[in-house]
Amino acid sequence: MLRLDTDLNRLLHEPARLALMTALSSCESADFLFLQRITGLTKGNLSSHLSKLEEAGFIRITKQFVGKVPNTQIALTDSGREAIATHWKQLDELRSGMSGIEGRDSTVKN
Amino acid sequence: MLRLDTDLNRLLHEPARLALMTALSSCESADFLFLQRITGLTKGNLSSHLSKLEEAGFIRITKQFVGKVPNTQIALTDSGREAIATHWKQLDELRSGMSGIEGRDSTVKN
DNA sequence: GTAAACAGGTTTGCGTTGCAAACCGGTTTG
DNA sequence: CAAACCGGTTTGCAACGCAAACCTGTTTAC
Repeated sequence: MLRLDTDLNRLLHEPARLALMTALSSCESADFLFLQRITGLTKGNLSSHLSKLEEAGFIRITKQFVGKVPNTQIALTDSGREAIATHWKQLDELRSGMSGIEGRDSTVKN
Repeated sequence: MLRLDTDLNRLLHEPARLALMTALSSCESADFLFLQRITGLTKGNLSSHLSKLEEAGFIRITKQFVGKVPNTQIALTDSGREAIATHWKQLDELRSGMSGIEGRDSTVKN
């Protein structure tokens, strides 16, 4: 049986983070403002989403100076790359699994 | 540009409701216990998810008696059928849109 | 006949989110 | 010197999801 909670990673399911992780999975790394542009998030919220992804070990955040200007680069970790791939796979499975419904009788007990 | 909030319907994005709506989209109607079985939700939470979907006009809930036993049938409305199809389409678009990233420079202003 | 389980919920309480908005220190531009 | 920009942190609030408790009535088991 499908286990919604254990199967679907809530952290990755959030639209903003889903977009971020998917974008990151198709490039080596991206900088803060680039990610802000493609997601439309405010700096504050982008920052907090990135922090959560970093805490989860899905991304690596590298701060550097370009001349004197601070610049923040974000890249997926191996774990993050695997997690986002898995998440999309599970969404596909949910979709196909829920589409092939055989019966509509019930056999649940309280 | 992608607008996360306007594009992705939060109501439908919730895993439990995504599963419910997807299941319902492949059958005429289903009863309460059947939906509980395939989602693994508790009665209480299934009930509240269904209420939200009903308030949004995505499903129609029909209560009847089978003999003396109460029985609850749930079916998608036209609006619901369209909404779930659209939602999956938008997820597909997010995935493909975020995968074809051209540059990683930034041009956002504060 | 009475206790237990079942159908189908509602209500309550709680911890977690996501978001906007305010604030911040430093830098570059005009 | 002021304004805008870079890259955030912090705060406050409303909404959410969930488990658990509770409910009315029905059916089954002993």
